[in-house]
Formats: sequence, C-alpha cells, structure tokens
Amino acid sequence: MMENEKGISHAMEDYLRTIHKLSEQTEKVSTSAIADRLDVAPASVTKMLKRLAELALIKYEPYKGVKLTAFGEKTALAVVRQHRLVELFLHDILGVPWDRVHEEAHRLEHVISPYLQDRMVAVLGNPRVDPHGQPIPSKDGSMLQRDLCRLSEVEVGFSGCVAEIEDDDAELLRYVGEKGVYPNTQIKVLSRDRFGGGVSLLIDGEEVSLGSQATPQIWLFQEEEA
Amino acid sequence: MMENEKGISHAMEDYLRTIHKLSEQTEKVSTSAIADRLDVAPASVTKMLKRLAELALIKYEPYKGVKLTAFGEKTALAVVRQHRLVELFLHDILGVPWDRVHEEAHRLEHVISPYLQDRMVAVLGNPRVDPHGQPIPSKDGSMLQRDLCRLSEVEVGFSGCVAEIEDDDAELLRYVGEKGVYPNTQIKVLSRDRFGGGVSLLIDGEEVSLGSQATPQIWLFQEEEA
DNA sequence: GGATACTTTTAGCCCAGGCTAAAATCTGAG
DNA sequence: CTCAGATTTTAGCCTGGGCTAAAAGTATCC
Repeated sequence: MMENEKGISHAMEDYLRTIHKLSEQTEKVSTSAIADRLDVAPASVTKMLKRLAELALIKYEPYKGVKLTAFGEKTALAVVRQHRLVELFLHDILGVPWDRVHEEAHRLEHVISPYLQDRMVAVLGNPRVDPHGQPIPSKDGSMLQRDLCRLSEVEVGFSGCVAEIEDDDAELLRYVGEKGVYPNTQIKVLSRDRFGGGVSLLIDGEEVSLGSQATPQIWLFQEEEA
Repeated sequence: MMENEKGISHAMEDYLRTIHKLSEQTEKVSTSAIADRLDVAPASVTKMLKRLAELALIKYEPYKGVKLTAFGEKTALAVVRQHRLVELFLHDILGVPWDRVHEEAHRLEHVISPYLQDRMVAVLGNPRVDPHGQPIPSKDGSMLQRDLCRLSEVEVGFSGCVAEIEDDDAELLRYVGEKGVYPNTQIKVLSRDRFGGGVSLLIDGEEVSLGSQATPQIWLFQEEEA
C-alpha cells in the first residue's frame, strides 16, 4: 500500500503526475483523459480519484472533473522533479538516448529515495532542465516559468530557439532528433503547410521539414530573436 | 502480477534471492528461514513457495523445505547480479557509502531493464565484485568461485586478505569500516577471545580488535600468504 | 512409543488496483 | 425541452501478496 512514508503509492504518483500534466491544458481534468493517458479503464480512475481526494491531494466533484489541491500540486511537482532528474541522469551519466529515457525513468522514479535524489543532483551539478528541455522543479516546488509557444502555432518568418519537446512519444523524439531539432536548436520558420500544420525550417543553414504530428509537440521560446 | 516479461514478480525475485542466499548454508531451505529473512509471516512464504514451484523455479515438498531448480538458480543469479551491479554503481558513480548501498539497491534492482544493466556495466567497466567484495555473477550465470573462510574460524597467526563482508547489516558495515576492514585489506590474526569469537588483528601496522558479532561476517581468502 | 513442543500448512480474511457490466449523469441537437 | 449518445460512476469481481488462527505434520525427550 503506502510505498513511501506519506501513504502515497507508486500508482498514486502516476496519477498525480498525469493529472498535473493534463492540468496544463484544462482547468478541470476529466476521468477519461486520465484513463487514456494511463491506459486503464475509466472505472479504475474513478476509484483512485476517490482515494486521492481522501488524502486531500485533489479536489474531486463527481462528474465535474478533478483538480490538484495545493498539497497535490506540491506532491505532483516532486514526482515530476524525480522523473526529470532521473531522465537527465540516465541521459548524461549512462548515455541513454533521449527517446528512451522517459520509459526507463517511469519505472525508476518511484524507487529513488530522497538521499539518492540528492546524490544524483550532486553528480549532475544542480541541473535546470531535462534532456527534452523541460524544466526540473526545484526541491521546494518552484519551477522555472517560461513563455513558450508551439511550433505549430508560430508565424512564418519566426526565428527563435527550441525550448522543449514533449517526452512521451519515443517515436516522435527519434523523428525530431533525426531532423536535428533539440532543445536550444536555433530555427527559422520558412513556410507552413496550408492545411495540416507541417512546417519547413531553416536549421544551421539547412532546410528541414517537419510533419504535422511533430510541430505541436515542439515548444519555442516566445521572445523573437534578431 | 508479472512485472517482468517472464511472469516473475518483484516479490518473487526477493524470494529467489533469499532462497539462493540461504542455500549457501543448508541444502534444503526452510519456510521459517525465508520468513525470518524477508520479515513476513511463514504462512505467506508457504503460499509463495507454491507459486514458485508452479513456475518450476523451485522444488518444493511440503514440510521438507525447498531448493532452487536449475532454472530457479539461473533466475536467482540474475537477481543477484542485478543487485550487486546496482550496489557497485551506487557506490562508485553516486558515491553512496558501502553501508547504504544494500537497502537502496534492494528497491532499484527490480526496475532496471536489461538495457540499463548493460549501460551500467559499460560505465563500470565490466566489474567483478561489488563494494563488499562479493562477486558479481556474469550474464550467463557463472560466478567467480573462490575459496573463502570466515574470520571467526581462522587460526591465530593466520595472515591473509579480506575477500568480502556480508552486506545485509548496515550497522555492522559501519563498525567494520571504522576498524579499517574492507575487501582486499591485508590482515594478520594476533589473538582470539577464548570464548566469543572476537579477534585482535594487525592491519597496516595497527592493532585492531573486532567483536564476535563481526568476525563470522568477514570472509578471507583461504590461501595463506607469506 | 507417546506426550509435548515446534514448524509448516491450510483456511479464510484484507487491501490495492485493476477489470466489466450496468446504472446514473451530463450534454448538445433538434 | 427532450432525448440520444457520451461520459462517469457504481457494483461486483479478480489477482497478488500480505495477515491471523487453527489444523496438520515432524521432532524430541523421557
């Protein structure tokens, strides 16, 4: 049951991380959205939501969706921190490619003690972002806030810098990596498909095209560069 | 249920490792010995033994104790390998002290994929022994066989080299470490308590005494040195 | 060789976290 | 405003891995 001292199981950690993730898009997160993402039946989600609500991790009104409480938010951020630190560790120290770190980290994140986390942080030198450019929440739960927009939504002619790429689709990461798009890659948007959302980019003097599945997953720093 | 592809759960891995460990002492391992070591009720052990027997991991005759099959042995050695590799990794790469690696490795060992194991091995440079001197089984299940004897059983006057120290009691490891006893430490037995099994040692020119709880946990290379 | 003590197993329970099928609620289109 | 369709919840079941209490088997001692 309570795998860590606070009565929060590994499964609960997964739910919290998922709810946190989905909260970026919608205010109240739906049962089915969680079920989809965790690949479990909606009924299972409902059951778990009740437990999370009992622990005061979420505010749950039946049929109305769910929202993290402040406590839940804090706990979720701790899970995200753990996850991203592990990803970075796997990448930087063990040489795991960026399209594999997510799934490996998913298993590891639940069994890293606070002590080990500290050791990892020490070895990594207090890092700020994971291998996909996503910011690592600090211990106290504050997270680097940045002004980002999706590559799928930026104007033709925009020139700027890649901030992060969504980490949950390994296939996509491989695709994007092959095209030479990584965090901090400098890009300029040359053109855009009229329908579909694919783009043509200038990267390092080369012209590169990206399919419409990829562009919404790539986030750019908002501030336009010269 | 089946946490790895072969239908062997984390709990089962713990049982296998424990049975393997206890098999060093006795031919047939008793239910209660397993229960003691895993800190669960004997009834729980019985139940699990049936499951392990169904998977052909052990030979189980009710009331007569239990023994690993060849398949069980192989599986257990894979778990031991995982455990010791993780211990070494934590020690060498993350700087975790040797009295802490066991408990941390205990959680981690169940969630390291074969791929990650390979990465660890690469980073560690194909190591042979863990931080307590215990040999790491190779991938194919062969393990460095050595001729060891306990410090508690060696004659006064013996001079030789520490091979390994049992890793499951952190307190003891700290004690032994404070005394300067590590794998490969050169020692000479100066005297022995008439009753109790404590000894007085010469280490690096210094006289050091070790209590009777410690000496049976310390293993020496059998061959006497000049 | 039998009484007693210890060990092991059985029986039956619990909880977490899944599942399906059926009931309840919500939503949006006419 | 109603009702069909989608979403969500309830009810009830399952499995793994624990537990306790009671029964069964084994060992020991006289």
